[in-house]
Amino acid sequence: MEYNFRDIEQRWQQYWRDNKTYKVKEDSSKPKFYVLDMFPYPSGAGLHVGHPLGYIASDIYSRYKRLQGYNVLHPMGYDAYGLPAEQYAIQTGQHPAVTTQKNITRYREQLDKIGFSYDWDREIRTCEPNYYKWTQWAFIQMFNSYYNNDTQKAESIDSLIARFAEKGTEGLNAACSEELSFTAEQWNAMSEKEQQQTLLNYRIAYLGDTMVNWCPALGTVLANDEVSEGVSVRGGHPVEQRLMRQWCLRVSAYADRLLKSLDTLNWTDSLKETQKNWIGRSEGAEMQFKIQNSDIEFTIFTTRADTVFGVTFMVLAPESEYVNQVTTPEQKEAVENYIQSIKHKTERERQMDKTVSGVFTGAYAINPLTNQPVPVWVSDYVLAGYGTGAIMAVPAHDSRDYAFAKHFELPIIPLIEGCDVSEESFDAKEGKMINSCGNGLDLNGLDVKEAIVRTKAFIAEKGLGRVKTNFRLRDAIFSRQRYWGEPFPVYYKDGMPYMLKENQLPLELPEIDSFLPTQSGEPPLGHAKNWVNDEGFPLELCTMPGFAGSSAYFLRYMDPHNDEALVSKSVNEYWRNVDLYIGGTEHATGHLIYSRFWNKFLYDLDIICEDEPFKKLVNQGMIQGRSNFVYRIKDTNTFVSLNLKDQYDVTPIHVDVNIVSNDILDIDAFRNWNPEYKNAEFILEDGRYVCGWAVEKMSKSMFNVVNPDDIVEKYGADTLRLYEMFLGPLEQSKPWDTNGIDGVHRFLKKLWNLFFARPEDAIADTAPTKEELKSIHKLIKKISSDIENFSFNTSVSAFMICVNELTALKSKNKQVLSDLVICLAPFAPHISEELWHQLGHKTSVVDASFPAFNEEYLKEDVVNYAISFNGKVRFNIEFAAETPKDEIEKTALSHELAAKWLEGKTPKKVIVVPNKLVNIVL
RNA sequence: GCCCGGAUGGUGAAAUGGUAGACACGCAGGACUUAAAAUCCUGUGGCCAUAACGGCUGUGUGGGUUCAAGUCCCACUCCGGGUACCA
Repeated sequence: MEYNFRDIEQRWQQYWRDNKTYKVKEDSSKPKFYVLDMFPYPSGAGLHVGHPLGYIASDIYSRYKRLQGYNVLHPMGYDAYGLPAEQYAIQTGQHPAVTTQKNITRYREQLDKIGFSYDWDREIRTCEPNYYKWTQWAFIQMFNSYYNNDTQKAESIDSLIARFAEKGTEGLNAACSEELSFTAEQWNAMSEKEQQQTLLNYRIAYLGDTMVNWCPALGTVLANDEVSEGVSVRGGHPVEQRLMRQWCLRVSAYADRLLKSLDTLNWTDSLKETQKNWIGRSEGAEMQFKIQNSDIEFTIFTTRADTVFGVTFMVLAPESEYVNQVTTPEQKEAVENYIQSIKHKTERERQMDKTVSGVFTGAYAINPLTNQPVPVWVSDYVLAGYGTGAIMAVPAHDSRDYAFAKHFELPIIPLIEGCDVSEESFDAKEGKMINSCGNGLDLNGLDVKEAIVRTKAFIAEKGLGRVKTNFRLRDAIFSRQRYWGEPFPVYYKDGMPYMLKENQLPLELPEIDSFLPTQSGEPPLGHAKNWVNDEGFPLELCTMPGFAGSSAYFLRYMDPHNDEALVSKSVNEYWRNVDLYIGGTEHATGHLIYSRFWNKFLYDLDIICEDEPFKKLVNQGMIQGRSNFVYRIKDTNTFVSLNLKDQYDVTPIHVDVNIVSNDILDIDAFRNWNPEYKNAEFILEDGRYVCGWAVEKMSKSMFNVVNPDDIVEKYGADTLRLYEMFLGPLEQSKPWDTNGIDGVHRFLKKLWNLFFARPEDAIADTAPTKEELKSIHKLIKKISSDIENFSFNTSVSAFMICVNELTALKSKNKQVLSDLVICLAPFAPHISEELWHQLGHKTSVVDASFPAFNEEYLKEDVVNYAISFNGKVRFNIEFAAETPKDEIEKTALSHELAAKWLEGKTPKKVIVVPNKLVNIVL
């Protein structure tokens, strides 16, 4: 009997569909387990072999958990809104909804072939009204909430309004865009519009002025990615920094909680570190500096309050509102020229650029501790978005300030005893303070850390500033000047935003006839007819960004068809949150911050019962492409094999990896691949054409995209699944290379032969032998620990070893083979299901129980010890298990081979590591 | 620039501080076959040596800790990801 994977896989996939094998319902009699994949954006290129890597891993885990008796939720859906579909629409006129639907259909076909255990009845698509209704709904909740710093949670904006009416801002401790101060009388005297404007300062979803990359020619805002050296990547049009009123989410209000609860998560340390750095908590102080001969005062933030005596200049970000206020008439032109010169640079380009640049404003600020004037400069190394957009510069103890001071020949005053600042700054927070006395504060002789504490206390006491904790984390800009995204449930009255009523949701995305911005530079929705609410007020023209739909999708899978709520309370209390989340590290700071924020917000409103969405998170590595090359001799149609190419003047040309096998070119396929090569000639080596190769990004243009369908077609889904795991550790990035796939496929054939070779021996339902038990229990132990450690590559090796051993033992034992099949079922479900039934079992292997491991079967009678001299292994000795240490030492030293290495010396030391080795130190 | 990873044979890789290269691919030789495919067996890090035993060396580079380092520490090189509007 042959291993016919096509027949087996189709048959069992049909069986699973017919029997709804993977359908899940809430079941309080079983413990729950929620395994989630980061859902894909359905791109036009289709699924490539990189996508299933994480999906296979999570599928193995889900199936394993089910074998252990858990009720496993394992859903899949599509992140269906996005820029590529819109770009494609602009180019081809095809509606994004049409191409998206087409791509989803293709993705689904591809996913189905791999044999995943998804409950497809729970599928979601972010672009469907019944899904994005809840994205819009959540946005309305955010608009109607503010963040109370005293209770550390989001609360109703109505309670804030009531508070304002009663006592104004007195005693208010709320997250806000700027600190405001007004009385109840002032509040009550405000017009509706003024009140609404004031409330935006507190709402969690608010309209704010933010800096964006504006491209006037394209009439749109661009991502940093889409801008290079001041011009748009697409079209090469100039791009400038521009202030724009956009929807924002007050993510920064949650900064402290996002940071603190990282400790409760089972994520890798590096990922937590990345999030910590992204949130960027720093404790410091805000201080006011007065401008000399003026009423103007500006605020700076510093973490080094101890260095105020070393301030020799101040620096403002080019976008700082203080720039215009403080610049003197004489310097106005220079400052404007400078700002103009850096206006085209993106934030990232600015940070990467090491060259020092800046301009003097003509103004001087008074150092509040020395009363000395220091010049105020403008430079792009200070970012408007962080802190207050203004800094006090202490060149002696900050490397960026130091570079600036050296460049512009500004003074450098050392403040720490013994530090040498002639070549570089002394940034470390250690040492004894010097040169630091004045205005009633004396830091001299104090340790840096003490000095920081002392200074903070001093400035707070004297009213020079206040102690402040700053975060690098910024509020999320939530508007996109695009079409293919969720419409905002917002209309404008008298220039102020108002929310639609919940019963008016979903606000569906309207049809438009052009996906480009309007003539007047409005977003594409400006083309929509009757884009007004039922009272005739205009609706918002922007749409929501990609992360809107992906921030709470894990909740919707719990209760995907609920029309009354995002998720019902009881269902949410059963599934709670995601136990295992698998996806790429590229989401470390975007998606994983936004969805944690979104989740915490919903938790504050008591809509869900867990404040963190993803308990455990595993990052799968990226699968890169492995490109193949042929070498054409210049100006000919002759191609020379890899190892002969150096004898000619050749041009390497990318060749489709699908017509290359183990780096050997299929010459006929190559001739048919492109008419240009129809009459190609070849210079072969050993009768074959060997291709060159390189690791590159997997993309159409490199001809290195491998579709999982092709692998399934050729080897079957089980081989694909095993091979993707066999490639290497899940978390590691690696190039896709089919060179090893035959080995995995051969393994499945060997397994098959274990059952069907030697037909004269029937499957025996008898007691297994000692050797059989040892082999299978070694496997059971290895597989369970591997799955729990996400070490799936070593599992595949373990299966190979076990099957090799059982083949050598000629085992046909029913009990042993049944255990083997259950272990393999999470990895290769189709062949396992087939063999399971061949063993005479009547129900699906999916519903079996994972075999229990018994240590007894693994006990060894003899142990092989390595005998080493000065750490180098010289020979081996076998000892009976449990041989005492001193006897091992004695035997090793008196062994006939030992004399050669002892050279007559007496060992200084002998180390015996039980069950491992002996090291004799000479 | 900044933050987070990674580097081990011809290739993918394995290795709680304890015999580096398990398991595979590829390659070489052999068996079966009219032949090929498939399958099976043997060998396979490098260098030296050999009739045979064997010896030296080796985990990106340079240092260090340790009886013992691929693994821990310090400094570097190269590669990948992120860097807030790609998803």
